[in-house]
Amino acid sequence: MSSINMAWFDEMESRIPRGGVRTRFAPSPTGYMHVGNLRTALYTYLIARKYGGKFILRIEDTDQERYIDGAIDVIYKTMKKCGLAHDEGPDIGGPVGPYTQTQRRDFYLKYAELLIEKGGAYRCFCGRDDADDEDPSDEKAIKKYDGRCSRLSEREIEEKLKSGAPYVIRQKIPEGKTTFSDMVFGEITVENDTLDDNVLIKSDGLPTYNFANVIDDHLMGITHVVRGSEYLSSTPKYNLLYKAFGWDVPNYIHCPPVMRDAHNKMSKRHGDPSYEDLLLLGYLSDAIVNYVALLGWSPGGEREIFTLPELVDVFDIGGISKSPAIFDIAKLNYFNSEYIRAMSLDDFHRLALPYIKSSVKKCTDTMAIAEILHQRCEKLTDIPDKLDFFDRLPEYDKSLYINKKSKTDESVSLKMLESALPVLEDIDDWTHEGVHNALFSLVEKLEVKNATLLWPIRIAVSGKAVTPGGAVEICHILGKEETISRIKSGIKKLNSATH
RNA sequence: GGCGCGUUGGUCAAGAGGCUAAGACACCGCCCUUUCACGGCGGUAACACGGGUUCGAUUCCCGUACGCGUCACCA
Repeated sequence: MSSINMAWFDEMESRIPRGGVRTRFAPSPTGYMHVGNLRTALYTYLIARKYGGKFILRIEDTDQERYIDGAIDVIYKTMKKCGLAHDEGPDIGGPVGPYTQTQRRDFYLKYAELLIEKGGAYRCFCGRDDADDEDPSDEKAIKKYDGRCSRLSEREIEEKLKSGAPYVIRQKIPEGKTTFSDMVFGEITVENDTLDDNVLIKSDGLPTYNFANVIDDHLMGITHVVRGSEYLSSTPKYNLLYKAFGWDVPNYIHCPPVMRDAHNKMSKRHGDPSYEDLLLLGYLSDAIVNYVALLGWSPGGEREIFTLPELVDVFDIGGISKSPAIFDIAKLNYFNSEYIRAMSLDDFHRLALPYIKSSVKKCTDTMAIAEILHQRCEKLTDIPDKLDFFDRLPEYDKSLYINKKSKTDESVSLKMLESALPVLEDIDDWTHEGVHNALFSLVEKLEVKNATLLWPIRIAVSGKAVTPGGAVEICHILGKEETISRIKSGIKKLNSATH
């Protein structure tokens, strides 16, 4: 029975890198990146970089049911776009490959058998879920496996095996209590009798997630296990596994969840945006990463804006919070506008161009448009609506001409437009400066507030109360002909409306 | 139900026995301004509750409440 080939295990062990931090991000290929996942990946990356260690990408694709075509590509693309470059992974290899779980399936059974030898596991021949109470309505039922197969004699096992009875391999939970230490939650102790003899190897010979994880983390030399706090409860079982093998236990860093509201995690099901969705919604990757870093972690000071390298610098495991954080899109908006404003005009122009073009076809000076947009844009997808008046003057109500602060009403506005018309017609040099000078000298001549003249002009040329840029910018971009035509129609509108 | 974890303003959060309990977002007001935005100034708003320990608790301990997680041959 002891057909265990120790040489093979020695070989596996000898591949494990020693000394130095190694972290891993181990997503399942589901086709998109949750915000919570992204944050876990980010923290995992930051810890590796912070301590000059290695950041490893491992694909946990053992669930064939949920396999989605192209999902692995999404992971690569997302990581790359976020700047979370891995040092080892399925695509680039490394010393402890393969890095895809389906390609490691042989390892797990061997280690499970080793564990049986070591007394940390046993074969269980009980059928699948032959629990007494299969009534699901009995919500509070505690169905704990009673561990009867762990008491089988050598001979009984022999016989069952010979008869070809199907079996699973279960973890043998010893008596006593288990204490483990988490870098976020501190020391946690549980009584072992609250732990179940979990299945390690399923009857089909494939490992359960819990087992595969421990084996892989060990064989890959992972020193810091970063994962969601939903694993806190099962960590004692992992610890017992490490102990049964005689392996060093890694450092644990359990992260609280990212919530959509006080009660629910962010989820695709509830329509919450994934990382990809946020991109589509017009958010910048850097802004998303920065914001997400601050959900459940605080650098302690007052600063909030950090680039990725800066995050590496200031990141501190002690700053990770124990309680969940609610994702607040309004705050993301703020980060996004900060990032947009911090960009150079050229960069912004390049980024905004498709959005500008989707709404403005007639004006060609996209740079001038980008310029008025630049400092007042929360997200890229807001752009088309802000610019829709350029191609076509919208229907508008003449009441827009009334503005207290500018001291305008309909009749004042009419006067302003009538005086502006010949001045505008007279401009040969239709540049921003040319329009500006002409209009401001008219202001002086009329002895009115700037706004008294400029408000009605802006309304006439845009038809909107709120526009990016002021009257001068809009007139300039619109061009002479279009500007004059819109002023004329404004005059007409006001004339027909006199009471 | 057992076990585990959590609880500072609407949200993110600092704080770590003695503070007028930071800061940011959002909101409101004022200023600036050619609208909005930006910027500047100011404002509303919080330690879940009850017991201890202590000269003194947001901070330490114990309960209670509420919430979350977990108890799969899913990851």
